[in-house]
Amino acid sequence: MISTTIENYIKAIFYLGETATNVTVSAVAERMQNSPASVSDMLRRLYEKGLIKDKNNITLTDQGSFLAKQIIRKHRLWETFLVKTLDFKWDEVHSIAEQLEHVQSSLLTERLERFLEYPETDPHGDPIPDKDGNFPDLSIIPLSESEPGKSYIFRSVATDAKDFLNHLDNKGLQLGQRWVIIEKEEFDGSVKLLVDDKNEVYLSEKVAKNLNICSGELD
Amino acid sequence: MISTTIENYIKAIFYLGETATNVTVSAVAERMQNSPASVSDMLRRLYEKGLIKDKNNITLTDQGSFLAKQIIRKHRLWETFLVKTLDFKWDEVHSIAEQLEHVQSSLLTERLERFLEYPETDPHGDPIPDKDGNFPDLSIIPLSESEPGKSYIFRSVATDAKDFLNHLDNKGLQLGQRWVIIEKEEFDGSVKLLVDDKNEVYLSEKVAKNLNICSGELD
DNA sequence: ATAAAATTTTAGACTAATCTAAATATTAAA
DNA sequence: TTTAATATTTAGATTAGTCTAAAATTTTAT
Repeated sequence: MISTTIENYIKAIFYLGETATNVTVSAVAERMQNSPASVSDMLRRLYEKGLIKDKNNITLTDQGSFLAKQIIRKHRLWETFLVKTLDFKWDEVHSIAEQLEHVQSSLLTERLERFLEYPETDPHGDPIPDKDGNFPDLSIIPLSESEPGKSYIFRSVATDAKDFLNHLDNKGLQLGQRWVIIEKEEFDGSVKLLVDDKNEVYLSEKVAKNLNICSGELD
Repeated sequence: MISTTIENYIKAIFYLGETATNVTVSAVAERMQNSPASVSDMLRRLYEKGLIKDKNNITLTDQGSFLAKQIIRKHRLWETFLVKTLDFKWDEVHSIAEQLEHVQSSLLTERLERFLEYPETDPHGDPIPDKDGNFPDLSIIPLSESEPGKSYIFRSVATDAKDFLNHLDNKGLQLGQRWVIIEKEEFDGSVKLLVDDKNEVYLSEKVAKNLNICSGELD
């Protein structure tokens, strides 16, 4: 009934809705790599299917939002499987999970979740919604809002872009590490960290804004 | 480049080619649950893509055959995963594997195969081709060609039909069992077995033709 | 060997998803 | 507040995959 194409639109609208106050046709077009004309046309169909509330204010209905969360749930569970079970690296899994997220079988999703022992986050540290669409509360903040002298755990990244993840790998940064903030530069927002009590790492504000942390020591 | 639809046609032609001497438009239509008109049209496209040799004699090219074996390989590896790792029953996995078989990533397939420890057969006992498309040699025969008094191992089923598998479950028949042929009835081809030295089971010729065995004791 | 039956192909139409180009509407600036 | 720039929608086409109905071909049987 609902095509892979529609699922991808719903996912894009959900993600855009998380950050932007109002989602626009051109933002969806940009994200989907489609023309605005195609998006405009598709929004009509999404509206007819009861997946968005309104044509002018692009907001998901409860049904649309639930669907989005199911797709995100599947994506993040498959990413976890690929990294934990099949030994993929965290920057290799995105495009495979984009395919696996469309496989339809709620039993499969539940069995996979059980096999992975009900993970709260995926390999990027992003929270995995449960089967009712509820996200676990991780209370994370961007590194750019950290306080000097305090200790944090590196929890997630705000973007999946391959070269960004690669940059982190090169700096030796990995999820779950303990980071102590050595200093923050006021005028350019750059941050200096002590990673796992060993290495000092210097990060620009641009990078710091895309790294999410939560306060506290390691588990 | 090659759609899921085309992959399904290629798979259907491969399977039909295994049993029938010449594959017909109507046989493909029957198997795909499409009209003969659609099939005829599609065959033109398959020919243009170099996947079948000829329009009149429906035979896969080397490229088409390799593609078919890759899809079958993925299908059978995923079925094995679903049963062995996620505890599905062997009659529940077919429709999920039909989706998973279209996921494109040779690295994924190889990692999955490694995780499953290079299985030779899927949960139905069907051989899994390696990454070059070579099937392992299992030297199996249909039960209908067995000899009275001899001992065999139940290796595979010739069809995935849900009600057929269910019928087998009801009779207590499972892959890997040791079957001793008690007697074969000449006039109707029916067979009486001793299963695992415990139960006597009576099977019609229709069923016996769809059960594959290989000679020998259990491993 | 010809008629009847079955099979296959062609013709024309439909849907989903896309495009470009043009028209329309909205937002921002002078 | 009227113009200019930007954003969105509509119109008309295209492609892949499907359909039904009709035409053409091939096979089978008398």
